[in-house]
Amino acid sequence: MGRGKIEIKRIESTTNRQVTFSKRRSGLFKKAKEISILCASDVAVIVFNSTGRLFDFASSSMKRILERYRNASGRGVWNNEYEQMLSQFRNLKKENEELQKELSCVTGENVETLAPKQLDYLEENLVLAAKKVRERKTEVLKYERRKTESKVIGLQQKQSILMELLAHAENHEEYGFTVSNSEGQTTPPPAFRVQPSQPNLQGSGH
Amino acid sequence: MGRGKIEIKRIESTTNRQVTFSKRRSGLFKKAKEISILCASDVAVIVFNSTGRLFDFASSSMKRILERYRNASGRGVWNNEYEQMLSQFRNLKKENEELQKELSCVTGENVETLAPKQLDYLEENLVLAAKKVRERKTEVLKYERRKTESKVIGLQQKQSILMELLAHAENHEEYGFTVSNSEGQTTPPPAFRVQPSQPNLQGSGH
DNA sequence: AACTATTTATAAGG
DNA sequence: GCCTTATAAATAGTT
Repeated sequence: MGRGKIEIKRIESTTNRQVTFSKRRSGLFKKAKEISILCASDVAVIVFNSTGRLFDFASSSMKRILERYRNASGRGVWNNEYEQMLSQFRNLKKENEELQKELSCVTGENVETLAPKQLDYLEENLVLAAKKVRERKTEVLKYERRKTESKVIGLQQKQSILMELLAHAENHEEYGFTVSNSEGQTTPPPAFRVQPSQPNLQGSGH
Repeated sequence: MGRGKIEIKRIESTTNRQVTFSKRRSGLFKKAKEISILCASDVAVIVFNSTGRLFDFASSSMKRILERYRNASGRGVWNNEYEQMLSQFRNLKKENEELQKELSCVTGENVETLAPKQLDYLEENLVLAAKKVRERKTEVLKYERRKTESKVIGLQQKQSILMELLAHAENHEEYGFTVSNSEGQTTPPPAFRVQPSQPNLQGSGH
């Protein structure tokens, strides 16, 4: 329909293609609207032009039409995303409920629903778990102790180095005063006294 | 376009409407196909007639076009079902992972990741739970015992009734034989002997 | 974007 | 549904 007949095949001229697209798109949407009114039907048209731009027409709500389509088309179209996720969703939900139940049993909350054998099994597991936790606690304590010990050793080393330095300094009499402790050793003045920086480390090591 | 001009409004005659629907539907699909070829575009048309029957056309895969539509249309159309479910899905997954972690801690599996205070707390809970389970076990045992006892009582009652009946029958000499037990009581013939139907109940009650 | 010659779609009827 | 045909509508090429 036009000045000349055209073959139905891709229009190579970009401008020509765009012009034809515009004309025919409005024609298509007009026809869609007409059939929806004349025949009391629900119509949706979705078009992507060659540059990927979207154009659409819907005689009512596009959302409703597409949902209706989903229901009517045997769902095959949706398997990839929607349906698959739906089933995964259901599985997760089930799994979740079971986990919560299990957890509540383990906490001793939901214990009324268990059979005698399950109770035996559960008690055994709880005792075992408590044992494991106790072992872990011991391990942690040991580790902490080792850490503290090495700290103490480090501090002691620092202290002796400092004292040596101080003794050296005294020999050169660069300081005007010294303090002798009960063991006859010299110690630096109070401002330099080496002492544990963390009060809670005192008394450790036994 | 036809023998006469028609107004674009709902066609009241059912048959006429159906005929027009058929003609215009094929026209619409033809136009859709033409624009898709001429203009190298992707087109989908979805139509529901007035009785709810679905007709559709897609220049390529309907599935692909609708997914493309979902991406291009700003997702607003999908919020109601798809997007909402997606976020719920993510939440569930997170929740699930946390539950599993929690559960593995409680089983004493994942105990290495816990801080000393958490270990204390966990041990306390485990011991408490074990106690609860033990209490429940006692409860169950008591209940089972009561059940067994009442069964025994019931059986004893039945037995005494049967024996009474038998004694009565003997007095009227309707049976040709009786058996005396060591306590001098009469008992029915073997076929009528009352005995527990469940072997595992024997010896219970202590 | 408007024009218009021509093709195409289709309303009415068989 | 399919065919025919008169006519309305769409649109290709042009300006």
